[in-house]
Amino acid sequence: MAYWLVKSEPSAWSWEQQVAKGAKGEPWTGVRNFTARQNLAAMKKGDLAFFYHSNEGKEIVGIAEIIREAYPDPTDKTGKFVCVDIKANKPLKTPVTIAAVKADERLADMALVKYSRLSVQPVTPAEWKLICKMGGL
DNA sequence: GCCAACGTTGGC
DNA sequence: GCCAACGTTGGC
Repeated sequence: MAYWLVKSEPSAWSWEQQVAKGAKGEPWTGVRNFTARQNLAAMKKGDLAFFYHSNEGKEIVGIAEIIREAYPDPTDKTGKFVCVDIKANKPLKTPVTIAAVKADERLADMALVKYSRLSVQPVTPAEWKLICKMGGL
């Protein structure tokens, strides 16, 4: 099982909206970047992903679960990109901010820090563990 | 609201 | 296939 991090501006799609969808989940569409696409395509059912709020909040707020593996993104007319379905798994007790991630040298190599514009990123097991701990889980 | 970083596009 | 121009993202 792999770990991921997905980003969304809360004004476009927020964790609260994701939670409201419950177990049925929601397609994670709109990715138009090839690196992010590769990551989406590599996701397996049951994988977990941190849900990060960019711009507003700038913090990891919860954990989502992949419930459907990559298929063509219905919002992409060119047919080049894919999406997955995700559902909210559980919230972090305490959101982990980008500032907190940057302040911890063990997280200095995180894609969130190094490739801040990448909207779908892999997370290592060590990073996953540490952030869960920081988030109070 | 600014600006740096960087991915994508298109002309040559 | 290179590279300049352009657009977008996202932290500050």
